Amino acid sequence: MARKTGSHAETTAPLVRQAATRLIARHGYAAVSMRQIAAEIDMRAGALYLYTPDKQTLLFDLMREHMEHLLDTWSKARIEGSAMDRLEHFCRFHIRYHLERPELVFIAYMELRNLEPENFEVIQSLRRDYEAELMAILRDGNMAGDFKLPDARLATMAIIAMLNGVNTWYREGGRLSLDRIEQIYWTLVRRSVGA
Amino acid sequence: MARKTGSHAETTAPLVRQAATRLIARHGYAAVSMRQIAAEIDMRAGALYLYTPDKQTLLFDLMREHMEHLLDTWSKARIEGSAMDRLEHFCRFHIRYHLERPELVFIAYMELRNLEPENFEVIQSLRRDYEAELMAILRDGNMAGDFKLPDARLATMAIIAMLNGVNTWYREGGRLSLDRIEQIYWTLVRRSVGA
DNA sequence: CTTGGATATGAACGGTTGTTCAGTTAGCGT
DNA sequence: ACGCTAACTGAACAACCGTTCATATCCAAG
Repeated sequence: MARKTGSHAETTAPLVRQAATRLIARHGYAAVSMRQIAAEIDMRAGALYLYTPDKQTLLFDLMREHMEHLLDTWSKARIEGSAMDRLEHFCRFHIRYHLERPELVFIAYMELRNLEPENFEVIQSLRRDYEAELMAILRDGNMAGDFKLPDARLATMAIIAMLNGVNTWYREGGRLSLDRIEQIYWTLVRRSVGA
Repeated sequence: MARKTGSHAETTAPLVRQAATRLIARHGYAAVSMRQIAAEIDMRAGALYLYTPDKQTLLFDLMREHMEHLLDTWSKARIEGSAMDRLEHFCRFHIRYHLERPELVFIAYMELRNLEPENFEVIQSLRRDYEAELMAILRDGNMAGDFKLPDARLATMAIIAMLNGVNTWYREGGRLSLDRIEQIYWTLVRRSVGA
């Protein structure tokens, strides 16, 4: 009786995680059943409850772990230097990181409304933490006179939205290399901050 | 027997449309049942089938009419002039139009994956028509030397994504007026095209 | 006053949902 | 060889799903 003795792993078993990620990204949380997720890894629905207490928690864990990993990775990747250098570094990091895991990125902002209020707040808070990283760079640049932004908060939202947009059109093996895409978007961002 | 004689209205009855729009925007197409939509306007589920042949068509009609109305409105609002003027006009139009109907906008790009392939293609095609309007402006501006864009296609996607982003944070009665928001975003866009 | 079509109901259809749980299987430590 | 336990199944549960249809009501035209 795994359910009684071992309780659930803090992190859902990788196979379940992957199957859920793939299916939810493709069809949406509400449209995917526990039976479908189980079938994806040759199991029956009941077995999933050895790994997650319920469907909602399965979604929430996917999103929370994604956001935490994003913040973690960024905190290790961030650099010191001028606001301009830090902004370029952020833009390139953001594009690369998001293009490497399109399914989780998709889920993390498409399935927000399927989170129960309490879970929603947690994810929103993590998202705000990440946005705060960019906003700090923009404010520093504004104060140093490198940037000429009328509103750092709006510029943060605008830049994030623009960078996130890459995921909507990018397909592997397309006409542009990742480096080239980073470069083009960085050009647009650099100009927009008024540098 | 309305079903036999009158067939369905080309445009779903306004009340049904509104209820469906509100609920689908809030909870998602897959998460909303026909009974819930009916209850929203004090009806029973069966009555909805006097107005739509099925749930999928209800969603599709919402999205199609939204996109067609967007294209219609733009085709009447567009102006002649320099690429710069036309770009500013497009940006302000886009922000205003999208902020005025957040629910339909939300649905039109969150529920794409819930469309059957045939319906999906129709909506995608309308979306491309709209994007082509912006792309034409950018290409004209590039050729006239007003803009200095490395890639008009990417710039189109980037600018659209940035403008769409307004809908994710804007709340009525917020700290910024619509005019001010238009102005700030226009500043960002104007700079990003290298003008 | 009758009639006919538009509008809506309520019950029913087969199927699917998330979740539980008693019972089976497989593999490892002793 | 034995027993323990983690892993999994298959059946069952009540609830809900989209959709159909015979039936009822209402109102305007003849």
